[in-house]
Amino acid sequence: MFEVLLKNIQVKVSLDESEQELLKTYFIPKKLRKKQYFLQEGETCQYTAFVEKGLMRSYTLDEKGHEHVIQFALEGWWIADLYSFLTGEHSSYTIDAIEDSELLLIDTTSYENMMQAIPKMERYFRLLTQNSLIATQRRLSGKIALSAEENYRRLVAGNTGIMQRVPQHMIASFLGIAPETLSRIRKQMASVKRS
Amino acid sequence: MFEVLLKNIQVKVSLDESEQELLKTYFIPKKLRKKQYFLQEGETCQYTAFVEKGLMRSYTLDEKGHEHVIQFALEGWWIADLYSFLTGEHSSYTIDAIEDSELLLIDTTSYENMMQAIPKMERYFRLLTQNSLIATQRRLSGKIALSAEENYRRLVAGNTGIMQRVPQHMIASFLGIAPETLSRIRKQMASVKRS
DNA sequence: CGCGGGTTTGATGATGCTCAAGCCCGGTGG
DNA sequence: CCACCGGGCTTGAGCATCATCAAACCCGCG
Repeated sequence: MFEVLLKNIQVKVSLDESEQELLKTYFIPKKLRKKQYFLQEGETCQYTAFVEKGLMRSYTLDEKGHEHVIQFALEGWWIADLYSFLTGEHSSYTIDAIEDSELLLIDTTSYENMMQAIPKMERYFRLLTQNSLIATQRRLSGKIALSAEENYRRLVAGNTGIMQRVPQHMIASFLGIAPETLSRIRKQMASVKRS
Repeated sequence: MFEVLLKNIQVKVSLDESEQELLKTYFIPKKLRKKQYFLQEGETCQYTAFVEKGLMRSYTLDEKGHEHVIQFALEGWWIADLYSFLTGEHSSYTIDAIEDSELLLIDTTSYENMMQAIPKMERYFRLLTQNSLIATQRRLSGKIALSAEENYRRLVAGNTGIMQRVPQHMIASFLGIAPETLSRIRKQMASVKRS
């Protein structure tokens, strides 16, 4: 159950046997079936989730009821509404499972206690958050400076795992474009490649 | 010289007198005149900068030579190309001063040494990066889900400091819209308010 | 006083959205 | 086993938003 998490942590900091055992005590395992909610808009995000297996997503709903995917998380990724998790405010995001998934949950107090007990985890989360920030900034700058097609190319180039497992309309939503537009971009790219 | 930095740190973690003194030794003070570069595209980002005074920005140039502002940083904010700073790769961002500014610089090795010597700083940077991530995600989801006008309203509501001190075309660039578009949005908003 | 950067205004065009219909395919029930 | 249903992808036509280009304007500063 903890293999992926422990391996993921070892890449950034090294925990000894006893620290690993201690670490496990802070988490609650949880399984979700495809389409099940992990967090619904308006609730408070009580847990941060590590994905041991499966595929999750977070998204917002706009006033027209359209979904806008903020993040995908497959094995080895964390997912939560950080803002709601840290402040206790209501969340404006929804998180659900795209595939049957196995999660490891940690709540706010366990989160803090864990840092206290295993200071190396402070470092782990700093590095993790740093990487997340870099990726998010890159995505933002792409969204600001590049065309829909270029953003799609960038996504294909970098995230083959997600591309294979996520339905196309969610990819479109993630890119911030209409599903029809993505369909046309793909058609266009295929015809260019052929010639 | 260190007042703003120390105060900023105290909000998140508390350092005693000796830690504060030690902390100062890792930084290099630097003054920049308006329009001076801190980092140019293609260089490696050797330092992360804390803004003690003044106003900085980072931006990318697209193939047409248009600037796209990624971030503003006024007193109490950090600025750098994190990716380049951490990996040593060439930067694709440019950073310069919008106003005369006073910075505190720290390089990669000092950064690591500082964490080693003052573990609380690990926590400080984790919290800092977390907040940055939350803000960036919010901006991204706005850019994906909202109209240009709504994004502008959100910016006005949240960042009065920046609005006062940054020329309008840079605000437009930050929002990812053309300066003409922002001008029209403002005109439109003003006329609605009046009626 | 005139120059120049920044902002505004107008006309035009591109990119991507919306709405509507058709298609493809996998799953389900008769 | 097949027919039907439904979701997701595609295609088309018209439209909205925002970008581009060009010109005028405004105002602070040398």
